[in-house]
Amino acid sequence: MALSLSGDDEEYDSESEQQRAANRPKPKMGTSSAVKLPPNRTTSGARRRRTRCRKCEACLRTECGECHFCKDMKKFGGPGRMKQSCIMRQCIAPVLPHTAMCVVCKEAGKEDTLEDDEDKFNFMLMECSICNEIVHPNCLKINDASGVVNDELPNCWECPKCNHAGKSGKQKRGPGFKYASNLPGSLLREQKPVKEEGDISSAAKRRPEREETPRHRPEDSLHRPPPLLSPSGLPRPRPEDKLRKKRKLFDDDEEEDLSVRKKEKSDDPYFYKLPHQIKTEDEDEGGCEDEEDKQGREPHFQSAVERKWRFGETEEEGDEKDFKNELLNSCIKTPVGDSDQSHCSSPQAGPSSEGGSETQEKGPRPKARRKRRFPNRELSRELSKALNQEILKTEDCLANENRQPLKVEPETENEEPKRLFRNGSDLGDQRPHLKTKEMNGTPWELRHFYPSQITPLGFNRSTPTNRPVPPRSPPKCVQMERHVIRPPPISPPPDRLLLKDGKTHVVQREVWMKIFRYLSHQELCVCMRVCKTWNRWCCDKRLWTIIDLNRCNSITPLMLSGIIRRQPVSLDLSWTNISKKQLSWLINRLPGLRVLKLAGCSWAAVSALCTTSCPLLRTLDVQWVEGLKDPQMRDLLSPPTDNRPGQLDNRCKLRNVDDLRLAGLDITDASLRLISRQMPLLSRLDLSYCNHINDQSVNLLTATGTTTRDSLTVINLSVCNRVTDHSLNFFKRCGSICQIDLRFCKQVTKTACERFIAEMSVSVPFRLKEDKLLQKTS
DNA sequence: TCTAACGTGCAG
DNA sequence: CTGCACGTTAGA
Repeated sequence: MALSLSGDDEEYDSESEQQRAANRPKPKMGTSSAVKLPPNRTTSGARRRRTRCRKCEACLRTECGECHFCKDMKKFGGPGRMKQSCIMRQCIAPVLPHTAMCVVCKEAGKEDTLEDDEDKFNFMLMECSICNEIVHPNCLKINDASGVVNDELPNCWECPKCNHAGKSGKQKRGPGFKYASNLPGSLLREQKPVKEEGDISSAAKRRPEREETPRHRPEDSLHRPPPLLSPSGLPRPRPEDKLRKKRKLFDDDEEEDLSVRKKEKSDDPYFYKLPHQIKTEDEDEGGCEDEEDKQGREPHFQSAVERKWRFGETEEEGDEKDFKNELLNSCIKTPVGDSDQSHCSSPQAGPSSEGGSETQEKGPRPKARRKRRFPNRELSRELSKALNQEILKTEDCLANENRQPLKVEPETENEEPKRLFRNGSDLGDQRPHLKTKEMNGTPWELRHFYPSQITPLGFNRSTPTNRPVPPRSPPKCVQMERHVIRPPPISPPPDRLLLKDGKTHVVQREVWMKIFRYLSHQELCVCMRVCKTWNRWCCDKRLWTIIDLNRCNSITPLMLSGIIRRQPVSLDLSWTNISKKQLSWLINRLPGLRVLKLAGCSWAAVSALCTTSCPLLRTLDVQWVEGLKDPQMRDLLSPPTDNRPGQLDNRCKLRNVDDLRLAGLDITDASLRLISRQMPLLSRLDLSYCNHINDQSVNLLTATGTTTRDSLTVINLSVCNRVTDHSLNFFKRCGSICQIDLRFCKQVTKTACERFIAEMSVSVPFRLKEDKLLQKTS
């Protein structure tokens, strides 16, 4: 109906052509006009460029000076051609410019002047991601249609007109939503719209945008990797294959308790645009779960591991499946929505969008109203069904974390028994390259029995008692899922819970926080479902300083977002199938990360460290990384290769690492030489199971002039069979050495250790803590 | 007027 | 599909 996009585009194009002709005689790239704004851009159809919110964490950051875009900037010595903001500074909630105004009344957003959330919504400017019109919802005349609010982007929706007309947005996340989509390695890259079958006739089968990406087309299944196999060899269901839904990624986060939100007097702009009456995209009913349950699909996996936290994105669910209510009923009273309702488990008012919600009904003009929006209801039913199955399993999984099943899952679904490494066939299925391959001379079959079972080796290593077989990477469609980070609320979390009667709870947030500290991560996830306020409180990064996804078989985009939201200081992704893109995306968004564990990942993934910057990283665990050898170490440790003038920072990207874990790698002196040069702060070094390490290596590390000589305090050379007694002599040169682990070094004798102790006793008293494990006594 | 950088098209 | 280039916009 309304505005023809294509028409506008053509106009813009022609105009820009003219401009280019005038302004740029040599269209080097043939770049057509980058911005397509007609002169009368306040009228409908005009695309409004968005601008920084200036409030989000990213906006408040300073330029890293190290990313791709910083390096391009003139101020960092680059040519300045790319004109992009620093990766670390890419706004997560780009806003409409100040000059934006309503096409109808020509006025700016007026939400600031209003108290009531609903009023706020009605008087805030909303930009349609389809027709680009910016209006006050209140100014719209259409009452019989609903707008679909895009809660991933401030002031963005699919306006009632477009929505009513069944249009689908050409932009998935609405205008202005960049989110580093042009970053190398970004997970957020915009998908080009599918070749427009865009006419209305296709509306029947039209799914919301995100499932329209080509990878979701049926034929894609032909090209997809085979489904993950359960140990029984049966393909496990891949809900993500079926559930390509336009997800509202953080529906939980923001909308879990809309009614509470409504009562909360909040200055959170995201509150305003999510009033109960807004129709949200119900597809997300599955959106989160389908990701989430992937992580939960292998409850048995965890049993093999002492897991601090099963990354149960339960808070991301934002639904009110009956079973979840069961789960929560003990502590809150939650009206139960229909089974595929997607939002709000509100302890007080229940799904605000549900028919019974008083808040919903009171709006005389719910311009934007929750409404089921399944273009294909048949399909959606199927999806819901499948989804529920998966969700049930997720719950089960979450429960299993504490070994306390919440619910018995009568699924006949293939179970996911522990993938014991010794099961060669499984291994073969999962990682053919490991089946026959040996690394570092140690057969994998032996390696995974390594450390703690054979020996109490190593410091702090994640020990694969059974080398878990990291599952195959999720299908590309999962990894590349457009997945955005919901803009974190700009306002600080509320200090107190709002009660039903409008009063506030007596206990302040900080007191709650003290209580939350006693909870496990899983319990926190449960708490996050209680209400909006708890959701925010429980997401406090103080509660999530350590995130452990060790052996989590599938790292999903949702999990990545969850990680970002929590901004952990320590992140363990060991033995996961994280991809390079995911890792790079992640690292770029975790500027405060200090501990990164990638043991057992593939080099393909770990190589993300070569191109990302993690300046605060102190601990890097890359033990048993497949394919990590000398050349790769060189890539990892080398300074950025960009040697253009002005590119001053030629320091190692990992220069601040003081704890480096390289167990089980096929590295030689070449790597050690680099390490001793590039890591001046290196204090703890794990080289156990490195069969190429020998006395000469130790000599290198402790040679005069190297920083490691003085910085090393703990070194692990256990099971390094080429290391001999002679190495002990080299260690005498180390000024700070406190622990030398030579256990299971065949060529190291106890006599030599005792001699070392005797000789050192004059200056530094050592003792044999265990056989060939030397430790400073004081 | 200047700087930052958004959004888009195109080459590879 | 990805990364680059750049016109143009937004804000200071």
